[in-house]
Amino acid sequence: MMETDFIPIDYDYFDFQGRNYAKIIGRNNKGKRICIIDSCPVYFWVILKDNLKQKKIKTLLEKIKKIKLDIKGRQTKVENVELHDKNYLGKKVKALKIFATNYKDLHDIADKLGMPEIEKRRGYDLGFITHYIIEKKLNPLSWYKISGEVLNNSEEFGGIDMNLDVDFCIKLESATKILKTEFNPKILCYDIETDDLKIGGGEILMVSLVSDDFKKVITWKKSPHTKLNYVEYVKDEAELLERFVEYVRAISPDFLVGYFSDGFDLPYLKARADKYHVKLSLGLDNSQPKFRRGRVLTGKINGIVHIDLLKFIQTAYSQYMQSETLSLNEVSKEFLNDNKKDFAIKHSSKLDEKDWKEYFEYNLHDSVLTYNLFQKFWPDIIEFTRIMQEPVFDVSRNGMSNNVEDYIIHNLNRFNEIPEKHPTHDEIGKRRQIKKYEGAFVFEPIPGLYEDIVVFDFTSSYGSVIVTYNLSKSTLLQKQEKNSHHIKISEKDVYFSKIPGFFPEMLKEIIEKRKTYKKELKNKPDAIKRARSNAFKLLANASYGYQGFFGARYYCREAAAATAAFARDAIKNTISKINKEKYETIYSDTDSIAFLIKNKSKSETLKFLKKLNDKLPGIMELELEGFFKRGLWVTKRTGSVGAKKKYALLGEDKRIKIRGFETVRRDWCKLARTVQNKVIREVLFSGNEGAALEYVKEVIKNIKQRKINKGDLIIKTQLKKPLSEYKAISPHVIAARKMQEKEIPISQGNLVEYYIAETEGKKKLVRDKVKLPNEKDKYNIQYYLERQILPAIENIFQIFDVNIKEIIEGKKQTTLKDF
DNA sequence: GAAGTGGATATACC
DNA sequence: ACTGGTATATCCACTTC
Repeated sequence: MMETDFIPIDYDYFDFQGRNYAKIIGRNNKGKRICIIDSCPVYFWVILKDNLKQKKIKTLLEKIKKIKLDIKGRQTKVENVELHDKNYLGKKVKALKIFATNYKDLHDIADKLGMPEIEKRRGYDLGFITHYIIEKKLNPLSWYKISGEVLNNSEEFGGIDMNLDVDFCIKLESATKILKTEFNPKILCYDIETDDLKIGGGEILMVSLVSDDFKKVITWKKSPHTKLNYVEYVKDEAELLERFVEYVRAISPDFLVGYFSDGFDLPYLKARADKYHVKLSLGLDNSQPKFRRGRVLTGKINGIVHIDLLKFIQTAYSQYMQSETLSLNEVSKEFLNDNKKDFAIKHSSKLDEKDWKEYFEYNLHDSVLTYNLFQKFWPDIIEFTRIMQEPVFDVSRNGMSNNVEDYIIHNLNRFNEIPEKHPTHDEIGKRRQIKKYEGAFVFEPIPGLYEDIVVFDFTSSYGSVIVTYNLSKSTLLQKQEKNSHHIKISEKDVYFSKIPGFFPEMLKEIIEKRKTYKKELKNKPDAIKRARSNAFKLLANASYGYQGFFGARYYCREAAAATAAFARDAIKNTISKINKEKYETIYSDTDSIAFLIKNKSKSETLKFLKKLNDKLPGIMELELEGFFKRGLWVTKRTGSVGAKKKYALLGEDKRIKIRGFETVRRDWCKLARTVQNKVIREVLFSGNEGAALEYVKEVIKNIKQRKINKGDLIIKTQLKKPLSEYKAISPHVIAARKMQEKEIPISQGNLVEYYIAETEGKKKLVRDKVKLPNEKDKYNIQYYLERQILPAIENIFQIFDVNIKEIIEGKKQTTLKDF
């Protein structure tokens, strides 16, 4: 017997004598690596039809108990059946808990249960690991005091411990959660460099490895005069792969971390290893990485958690980021104030001695950046994992719909709720065909420059609507009941029960937790509290989208549509109250309202806010976003009506908030963006257009005199699909084609860069003037004046009756005909 | 072949 | 396919005369 602390990190399972066993790799408090083997009862649920007689249930129960199956060479049987009172989608039901030998057989057993007494079969599609975590409450990345029998080269479980590179293998007897939270995992970051970006398409020139006090670049590209202490030379590419495996095994990290490594580094290493018949035995059981095809690849290593940091950052942080791409370079700049080493990658055949040295440094630094980013995001990764209660391998890759669903699945037991099944492929197809429902309300602003503006917004708007009106799949009523919530969705009446459903209840907890942690964070900030607060915020925000998401177990279009409808009512109602109070609403989008304070004072306005709040139903709450000195709204390019989702505000702290304008759009050239930004700032600070106009005239002059750097004229557009799938051949498609011709790697998801050149001849289309940044040509003066600068600033000056078009044309040296 | 319009596409807001 | 709908803007593709 052995007792120790234990933190579960990586989850796997295996079958032994027909039963499932969880195989969980983790550490103890002394840093020893431990594998625990454990089993749990395996079962699913059968929901019985209403009003079945006790005797009939008994007969059915006995009948089911006798079921035996021999499938796929595996003998399995129903081991026990129990009758329970459960909840299922808002209904109290009688349900049979059907225990079986093997989790993988649950589906087949369920298929045998087509009896007329049975209404539904549920809970066989969670996956064994999820089922195990729910059953045994052995949550990922939480500390436990465990005890069990040490397996030492034991024949038990077919000698599973013999080939496992761990300090102890324990057959678990008991596990109790303990208070300890701190965990500093051993991490190893890696990055490869190749000549060809196609997976396995070229040689791996080098691989860098970075851990605590460990920095290494392994290469087989000899460069005898370069003496860098971290560079290790090996004979050839095959030996590089072997050495890589040796280092990973020697360092034996908890996490092997890369950046875009699911889609590049790991599959590349595997492909090259296959080519040379080198075993990439990275797993603690000596297994090779396994890849799963999804929308993108994922690479799994047994016992060591492979993390692709890019994926985690995408779900947990991209919505707050300033970076225009999620490239390692930009993300490092934003979060680490560091960047990739400056090195223009060339084909290895064209590298000289100095280049190689820089290449090694570059390669090493990529792993250093990944290492530092991991440290930065570790609090978020651990909090996400603890909250969703799924293995960190999955949580670090999941999108927010998955996170919402994981949270729900792992909290159902508190509501005595039987899990809903995952929609079938057909069902998903049907859901996707249903047309959109009406969403948020957006107020059409009257263009102008306004002074003294107040902004109110609803806290967790959609979340608080869902909770307040109890909107979910399980609370949706088939027909009107007295004392229910009612709303119209495209002329159809929909009703929701007032008896709290588990989904709104869970969401209520999420919103409350978010509030608590936000407060705690404010009192005494630290990374863990920030991460926790953020995780609950994201969960709350994604819950609305989840109910409208076609892939959701708890999909409910009516609930999603009702959420938007109730929110529309709430905001419109508030707007009219604001206007009735002699304020003047100038803008509103979804959950926020901007209005003029007029002759009222701030304290009066805050009192008014309190009054509004007193009247709001349920947990709905309006809060002050801020007081603003000035605000700018412009017209749309076509017509004279005010543009929605486009405005700029000057705060009392002199901070400027710009939304929707070209300034914040990455598909406009830098020149247009900076010029517009400067114009907006000048106008907001001064309250008039004078200085901005002088500045613009200067810029126009500079453009005409060709004084603008080409770098400021580059337009960047993302290639959102494979090049061959484009129906409309727009400028960025032409640019991408040009890149392909020049064998510059370009693929879906990449940003394409180009500029518009003069180009001789009568060509009319913009795409005919596209040039790549390194193609020498004169920039097209007319294009940049009329298609970049003019659209960016025209509407702003229009507010002051200044016609920029005339200013551009008035001093123009070329005529319209030339364009 | 010019003018007008709708569709395709990218990106932002909340 | 991997949370939802609302909105702006550009440029191409196509129709029409």
